[in-house]
Amino acid sequence: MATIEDVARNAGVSISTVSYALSGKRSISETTKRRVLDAAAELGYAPRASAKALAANRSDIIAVTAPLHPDTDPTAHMAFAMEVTISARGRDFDTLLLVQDDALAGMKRSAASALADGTIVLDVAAHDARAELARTIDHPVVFIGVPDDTEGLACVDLDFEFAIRTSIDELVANGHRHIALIGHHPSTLEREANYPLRIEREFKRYMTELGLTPVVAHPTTDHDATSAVSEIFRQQPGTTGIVVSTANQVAMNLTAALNAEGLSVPADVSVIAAGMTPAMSRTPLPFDALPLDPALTCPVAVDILVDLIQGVAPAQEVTLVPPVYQSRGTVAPASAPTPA
Amino acid sequence: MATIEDVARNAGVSISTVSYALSGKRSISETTKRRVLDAAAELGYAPRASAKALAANRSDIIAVTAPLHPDTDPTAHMAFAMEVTISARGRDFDTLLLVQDDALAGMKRSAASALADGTIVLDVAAHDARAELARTIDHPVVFIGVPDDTEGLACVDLDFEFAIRTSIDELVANGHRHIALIGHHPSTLEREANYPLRIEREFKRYMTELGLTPVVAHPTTDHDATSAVSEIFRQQPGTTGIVVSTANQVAMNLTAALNAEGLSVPADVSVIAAGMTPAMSRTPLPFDALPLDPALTCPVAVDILVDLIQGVAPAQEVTLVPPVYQSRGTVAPASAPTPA
DNA sequence: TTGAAAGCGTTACCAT
DNA sequence: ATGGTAACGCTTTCAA
Repeated sequence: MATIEDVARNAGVSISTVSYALSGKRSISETTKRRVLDAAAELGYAPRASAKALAANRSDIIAVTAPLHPDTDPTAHMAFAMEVTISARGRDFDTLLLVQDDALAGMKRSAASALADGTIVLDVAAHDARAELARTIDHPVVFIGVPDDTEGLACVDLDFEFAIRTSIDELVANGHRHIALIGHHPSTLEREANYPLRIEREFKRYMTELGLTPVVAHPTTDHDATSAVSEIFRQQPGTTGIVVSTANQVAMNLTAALNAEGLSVPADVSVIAAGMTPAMSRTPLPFDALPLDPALTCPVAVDILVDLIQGVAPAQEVTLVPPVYQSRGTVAPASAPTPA
Repeated sequence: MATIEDVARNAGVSISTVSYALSGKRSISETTKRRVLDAAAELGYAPRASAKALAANRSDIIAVTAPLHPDTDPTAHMAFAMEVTISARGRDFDTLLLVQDDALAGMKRSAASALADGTIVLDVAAHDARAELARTIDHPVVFIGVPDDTEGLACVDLDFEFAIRTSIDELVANGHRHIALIGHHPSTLEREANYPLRIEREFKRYMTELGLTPVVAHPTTDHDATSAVSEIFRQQPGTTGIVVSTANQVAMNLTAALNAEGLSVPADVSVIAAGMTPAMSRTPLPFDALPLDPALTCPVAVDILVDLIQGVAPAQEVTLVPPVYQSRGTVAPASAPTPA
């Protein structure tokens, strides 16, 4: 392997000239620059990462921690890991993957040994041990997801409130006034970060603000929408609009559950999915959606992390990214004006 | 950050003693060892990864390249990346993720800069640029999947031939003699590594060896089993056993396609999935299966790579890992003895 | 059983 | 605009 010394000798210049010619950190005359670049190319020179990291005190690596416990959908988290990796490369960083039980220990380890310059935290839980850790170590960390206590943390998440409001607005604009929300299965609320709560809260608040009745139903299992659908129509028989923000499995059979009630989408009921994570697979949710797209949040998180690494403090603790409306034809005008 | 010098001073020993006490690479008296360990613990000392890597000429990082082009299922490849990461940690290596177009360039880069000590290649294509690259660089590489030309390469894959034979054996043991294979969509054969070919070849060979007629059908789309099913019964009306090894989407609606023909599983037809990759999601294929489980191949690949990194004599070119039979009740005895 | 010191290959400071 | 060189923090050889 060629070293910088080989390049220097070959180009007839000093080592520091080579370093500067390649990094561009100080001006070098065109002629010597050419000589250096040619010599480097000829020798197939690439700076040794470890030497560079030691001298510069920077590894140009960011760590990504994803616990991947049994009850979360690994495909979703890996989609984020992928997207972080792609964004990181755009900023000239490589990505170290820390999974499973190594998510916490690995974060400690990679920070303590300066293996990584910073860490992106995925699959954030309400009370996340990595939040505590992030506060105690001198190491930039950005959370994708918002834990209960964000004190001193940098977090990026979808603007779920915006997603909810936009969903309602869209339904209202189409003449719907009897609108219901299918939320998460109750057990999700305990472990997961606080977004399910934020969603329900905003749904109730905004519906009320609009003078509409907020109907909320929760599925009784984590894979079936039937119970939530009947609950909705028990509470509000004339429902014509549904905002769904729940487990993917539940949403996937929502259309079937509605059909079973003799209702079709969108002729009888309009449906919008808000703040749901599209699986990585090529079968996205079959609804109009304001999805939590990793391609939206990850670049933002990486940008903030890189700023942090470079000593730039983030503007705020929590950065919310607005979702983009995706139309798939499941919203139609309300057929008849429904009395309030 | 505490350095080795701090620990040495604190323990009242030399730097080299600290290094050896922590690495165990030479015998240290119990008492000094204790002093060193205590001092290290007290200072929260962790060796700086870059310094260690520079001095030892080893980063303890392995790279994982997964191209993730549009026509492959990313969930599957990310499942492998995860499993590689877990296996690597078991051998005290961290994992660098290289995705998308960076899969080839990144492999070059991480090898040239000694960022990683070795590379695991995922999603191997028949003619894979990374195979050429692996031969030209002085850097250990292990492929998970088998490209056309394995000359000088180390590859790990499922023993698809074994999977096929075992599937047939299982069906035959249950009295089935009219057995068909649903293979991959023709277009898959071009891009993908050679396993679809190996599967069909072995199916034909082994069926013939057993004196049975090998019936093979290919789906005409990459998401529907209907065409393959009708093709099978056109060729062999009395088919009672199906070995399926095709795109997951196709397999997922195989039961429905059979039902549409008035056939139920396993009453009328027994089904075994051979060499298919279960998605990471919690909805596995609903068939008896001999799956390509990442948890089977990845540890083997990592072991080989680590051996290669440590200079152990290179392994055989292709290592085949036998799948494990998973019963899900889709194989039943043939109801009536079917004449050959 | 332990210590001293020579690298490892960069970066970046101090000169010129 | 360029060069010399200390420093980064470790591993490992050579000595004792």
